[in-house]
Amino acid sequence: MTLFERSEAIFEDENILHDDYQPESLEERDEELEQYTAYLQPVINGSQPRNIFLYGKTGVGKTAVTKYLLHHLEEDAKQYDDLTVTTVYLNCEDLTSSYRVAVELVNTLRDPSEQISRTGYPLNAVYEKLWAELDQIGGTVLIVLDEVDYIGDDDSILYQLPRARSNEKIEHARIGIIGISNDFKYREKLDPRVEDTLCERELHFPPYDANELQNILEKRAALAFKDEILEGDVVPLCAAFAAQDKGSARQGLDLLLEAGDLARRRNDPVVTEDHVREAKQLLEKQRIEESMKELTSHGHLTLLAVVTSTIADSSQAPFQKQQLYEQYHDLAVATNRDPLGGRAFHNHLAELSMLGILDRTKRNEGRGGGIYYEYEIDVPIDAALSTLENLHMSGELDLESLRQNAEDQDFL
DNA sequence: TATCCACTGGAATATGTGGTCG
DNA sequence: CGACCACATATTCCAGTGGATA
Repeated sequence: MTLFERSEAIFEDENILHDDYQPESLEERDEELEQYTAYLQPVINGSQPRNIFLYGKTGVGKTAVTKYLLHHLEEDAKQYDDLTVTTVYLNCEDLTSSYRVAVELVNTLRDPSEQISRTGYPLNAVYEKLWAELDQIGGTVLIVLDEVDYIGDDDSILYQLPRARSNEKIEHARIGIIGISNDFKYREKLDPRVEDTLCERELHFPPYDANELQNILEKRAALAFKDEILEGDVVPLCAAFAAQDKGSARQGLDLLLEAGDLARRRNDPVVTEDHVREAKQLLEKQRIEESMKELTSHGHLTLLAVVTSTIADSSQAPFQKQQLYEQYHDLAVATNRDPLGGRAFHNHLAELSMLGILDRTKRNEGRGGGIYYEYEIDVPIDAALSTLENLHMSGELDLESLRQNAEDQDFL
């Protein structure tokens, strides 16, 4: 019996479809590129850089254009002896406070052997360390804060960084900030003083339309796949899916990659439309499983409460908070956990709804009824169940008989 | 039109964890 | 060790909410 067999060669180089791939040239972003270059011109002239704020939905090229330009900027700066340009890129998606951002900046600038921890220091102590690091680098330092909106209400770092030099915290470095956000409303939430400085220059990235997407995907696909591998409608279909959803190139590329991978696993000689459709479902499922894994154990129990209630009596769905709370309470006791109070439970339900795992409908029954939400599971029960089974609670709870029960009732 | 229900969701406060520093 | 720091999660408290109904 043959265990291993070489699969059909589908990809020329699949890395070209990955998130971190840097293309040689950028498609469909000429205007933005030109404007952006102009904004960065002061850096080459050796004067104080302007702060730049970029906004636009996910996957419209903000990060790609930034990395592309900064790379060139660093290279081109080398021809001038009196100019040193350093760029620092930081994604703030896990950094929910100015403190965290400051710590992370210090750590990216420092040698791996001298990292500092995420808590423990007073805020000012961290800033002091940061100024010291920046001063040591000197020259022009451009700091890219991707997804700045994740920093939240505490924007002191956005206030401190641009002013560090004029406040005489640092002497040798000129700091420029490039903030990237997919939420334009974020700007309005900023402290006015911060808004003034951070948004000195701003650049909007509109979503791609289906044609632009198709062009982008075609360019990449030509490099990533071997010739004659993609059936004619594959790229347009990926482009169409991505365009109707968010106009995100990222999404289209993910789709292409997954479809190709699917064909390879199946040992199919070409990539077809069906692969794309299947890839789309697979990616969506993965997204949801990802977010379910991230939850705390009480989050899982909350989800399980909804699942259990649904299986026990689906004719009752959707459910009201009190009913779910009782179910949750029993599950918590059964697993030797202190059940949370009602308010905290309510928050978990709200979070699950935000993630798209639960569906929430507001109801108002008026006098005698009042205002409340009704919750219903919004992912396949099978998916929820198997994710929960893979988590720590297996063994503590009899999920198997629950699954059996669900099967009997044709839920799966 | 005033009332009333069943929550909702904001805010202040507490608890617990993981850290620094002298 | 004890004082102090940041932060995620919970708890406690409570002022709304808003449409069907008396």
